[in-house]
Amino acid sequence: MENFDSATVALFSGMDAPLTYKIPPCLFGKVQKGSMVRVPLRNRLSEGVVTELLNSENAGFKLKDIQGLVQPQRVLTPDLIKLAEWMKSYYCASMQSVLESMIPAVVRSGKNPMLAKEVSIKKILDNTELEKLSKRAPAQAKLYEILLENKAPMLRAAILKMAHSSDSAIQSLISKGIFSEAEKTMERAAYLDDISDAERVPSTPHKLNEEQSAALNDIVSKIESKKFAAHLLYGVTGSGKTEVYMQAMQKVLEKGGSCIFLVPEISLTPQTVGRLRSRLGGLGTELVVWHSGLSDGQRLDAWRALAEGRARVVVGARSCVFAPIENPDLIIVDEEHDGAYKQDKNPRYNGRDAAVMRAHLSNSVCVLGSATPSLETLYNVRQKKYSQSKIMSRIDGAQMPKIKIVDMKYEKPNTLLSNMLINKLYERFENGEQSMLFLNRRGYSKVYECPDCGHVEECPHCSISMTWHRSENIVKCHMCGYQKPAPVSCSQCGSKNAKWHSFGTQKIEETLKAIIPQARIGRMDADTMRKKDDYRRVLADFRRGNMDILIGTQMIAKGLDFPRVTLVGVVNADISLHIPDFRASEHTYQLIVQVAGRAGRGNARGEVIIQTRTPEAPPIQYAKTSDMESFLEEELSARIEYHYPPATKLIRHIFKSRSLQKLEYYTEQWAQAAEREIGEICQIRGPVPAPIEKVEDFYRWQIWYFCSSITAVSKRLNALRKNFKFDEEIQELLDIDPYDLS
DNA sequence: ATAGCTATTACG
DNA sequence: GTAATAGCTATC
Repeated sequence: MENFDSATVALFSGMDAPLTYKIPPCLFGKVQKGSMVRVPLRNRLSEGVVTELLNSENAGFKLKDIQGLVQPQRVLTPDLIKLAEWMKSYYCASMQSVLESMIPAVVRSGKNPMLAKEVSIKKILDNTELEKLSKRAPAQAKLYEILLENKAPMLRAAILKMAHSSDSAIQSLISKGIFSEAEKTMERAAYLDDISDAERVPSTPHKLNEEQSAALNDIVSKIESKKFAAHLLYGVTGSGKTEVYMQAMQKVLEKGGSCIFLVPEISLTPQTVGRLRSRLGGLGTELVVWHSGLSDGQRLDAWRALAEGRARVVVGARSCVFAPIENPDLIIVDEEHDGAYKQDKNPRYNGRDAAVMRAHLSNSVCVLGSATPSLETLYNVRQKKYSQSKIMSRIDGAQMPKIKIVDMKYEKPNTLLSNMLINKLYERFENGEQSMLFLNRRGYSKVYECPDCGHVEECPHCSISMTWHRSENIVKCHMCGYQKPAPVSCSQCGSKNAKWHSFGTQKIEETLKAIIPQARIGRMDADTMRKKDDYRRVLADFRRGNMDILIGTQMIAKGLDFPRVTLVGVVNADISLHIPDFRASEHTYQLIVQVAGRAGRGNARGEVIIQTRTPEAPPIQYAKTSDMESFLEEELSARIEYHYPPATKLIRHIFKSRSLQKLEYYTEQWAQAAEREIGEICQIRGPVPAPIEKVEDFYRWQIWYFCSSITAVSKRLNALRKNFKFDEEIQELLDIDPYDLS
């Protein structure tokens, strides 16, 4: 191997261009591509990542020396360095923000694994020596006896606590040569945490059915060809996609390879982890769990386990695409359609797309799995960029649930639960079967609407309606968290006729309790789920059958497996249908299919009741006949016709300011400049106020760029952005492939 | 002429 | 990102 004497370093200091440093002789061979180093910058020190090694004879000026390594092992693998560069340019993000999201803060801080002092007996004392010691230093004698009795080395802190003695007593025992002391690294990794029985899904390899084996073969042959492939695993709910993932991973791990398994949310992890853990045992690797709930220590240990190759599988949320795995053979993105993969702060990357790109950069295979694939992914399949396997039948021949639509226009005004839904719920309760009710709205009621003047209570800081939380009798803004006591009358006209217009999970719970008082009802939404383990507890309870009916928001619609549920109700399908978002139909279809997928996973055929006031809407009509592929075809054609993603790419430019006048003026100025400069290569729409115009006292306006290629437009946009002088009270940011349009 | 300010540039 | 500095205005 050639000896390089200098390195290109991407700095953590907001600079977009990397700088070159000399490698001092003492660091020869230790500094590699991907190492994190400390370097002098002006008169300060800064951190950075080595992106290139080179020889400096052609530098032309004197280089400064790298001062040292932050971590002994490298922090980014070669494919991650390339991925960082792609993210920076594709998402118009600073290198700093990209590196910060790729490398965990504990790793950057240069902390070592937790070390604890451990003492053991070095010299055995005979009786006379011990007697002498207990006379002259009774505290020391006591320590000696405790450690002798323990028969094993003890942590310094532990023995001190037991003996209630001072640290100096130990110190003198060490200096007398009676005790010896060693440093021991502590294990804190999350893979050691225990998971409750209800979540440990018994899991032995199943025999695959024909469709599953075909899918597995497709995937395995792609992996064996050692070339990049992106593959959609399109399997209806209950089709056993997880089994296919697990067997594919097993194959990879048996051959010494490594896998990344992405899931959209933590709440999903325990079940998946339990299943994976019981299946991947004996393959000579640890399973690392990676999510935002890890403590610093756990995160560092998990990271090291991956970086050192002790662990070759990682399961986790979005950011585990950046797992420091040498050569990932397989990257799985479960529920690829899920919006949780999009990060809503800089860098605004989509974990799914980053996964595909990482697979591309490392010549490996990325499998995207879903029962409700996104139109982006389906379009890529149609364009032959991605390949596809389909599983259209449920495992064990279970039938797809029957879907019934209830037109709420024909129910009494303000009815929450239709007669049909109530009857079905009662029927299930009497038969000892479980039901789930789904509503994607939290709180008791949504808006306080006055029938006399039409006024709706809004947040003074954000232009969205306030939500009433009945238990505390407050109204709360779900954008910024502002809250105040609930009003007693309309704040506009003083009318006392104002009514809580819509409703939430809490109100359904009350209504149900009045109708079926004997039923055991559970509620799961963002309000009741305060602590980290609340999800696990409620879901485990429900799975054990300690509950008859579970009411919840989106989070109960996600990939969870409850065999005893035979009825699912969608209380108000219109909510997702009527938000101002070009994906509203797609979201509604995903919602219905995912929710319906919870029904009838056991032997009995499931039933789904969808309540709506617009039964003619396409996602609902197609849901009725379970003909989702036709829905997707129609929706894709419509998107193409109206020039919306996926065929057309979308960039959202958000402008924020406390001053509405400045905002209107500068966004208009910008729009004119943009029209002149890049009007040829994209269609510019706006400026318009964002759907939620004010958040935390900042007004927000936006401009849309519709284009055929992100890279061409974003490059020009960024150049223009650098030269354009905004008022200092204006903040602006680009969101590439935006998902949340509020 | 020059202190004090802001905008610009460079950081290896 | 921040520190040095080039450029500029107000002031003696």
